[in-house]
Amino acid sequence: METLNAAELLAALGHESRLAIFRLLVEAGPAGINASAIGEQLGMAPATLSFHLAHLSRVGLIAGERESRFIHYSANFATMDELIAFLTSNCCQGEACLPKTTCCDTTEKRRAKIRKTA
Amino acid sequence: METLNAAELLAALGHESRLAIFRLLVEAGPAGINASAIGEQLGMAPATLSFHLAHLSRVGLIAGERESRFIHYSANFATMDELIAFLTSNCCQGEACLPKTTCCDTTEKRRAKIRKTA
DNA sequence: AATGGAATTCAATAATTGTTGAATTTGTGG
DNA sequence: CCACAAATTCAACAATTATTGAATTCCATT
Repeated sequence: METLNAAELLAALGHESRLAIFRLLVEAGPAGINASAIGEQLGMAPATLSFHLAHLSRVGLIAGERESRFIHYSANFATMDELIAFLTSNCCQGEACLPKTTCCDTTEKRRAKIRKTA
Repeated sequence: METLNAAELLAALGHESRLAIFRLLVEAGPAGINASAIGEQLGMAPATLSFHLAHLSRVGLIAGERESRFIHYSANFATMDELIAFLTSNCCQGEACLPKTTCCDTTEKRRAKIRKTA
């Protein structure tokens, strides 16, 4: 992932309403929930909600699928995974990191392990 | 960490220049590097750089320490750790997560392990 | 104390982003 | 086909954020 792309994802999550929406969807899991349910839980006006959902969709953090009159939104876990991999890459090499910080076992690193095993 | 606080951190990182600064400091490690060196590497005007450094400092993602005429900036790994813990919390419970996504072993989770052991 | 370099602060402006009422699209059931 | 409900789009406005030249502060050296 490049810096520009990562910045877009972070900026999308860097707004209280959008982060709340995203966290709701992360906890809801792949099944997702529909837009009006999100609006009710977070007390957001429909137009405002649509604006933020569109933003999160555009950058690929969530996806919406029509189901009759409703649209179910769900989090894109793979994208978040890549984002965390980007943030933590090279953060633990040598003595650089504080002992408190442990590296994440992200997709990227798991693939490296698999390559070693194979 | 609360949603509001996390959103502040994410918004701070959600700008191409600030993310580039932060990544530079993450890779530089606790020793840090001084402001003018950052400016040179990223080709940023001094005033613009100061603006972004102040922003990152204000939210606690980096810290600056004066050393003679220079100010050495370094990343705050603990803050980033907490941020990742927030983003990934409850992301892997039950069948909710896609198999591709592995949870991070952040400070919070490590403490939980230690509590179990003790 | 005077010079010069590192870094910040200030101030004015430019650009982007967020909010929301109203209108519109899309789909369901009467 | 009509009425209604879910969701989006539009348009106008409000609010925030970013950029940068100029002035300022802080410190070391002479």
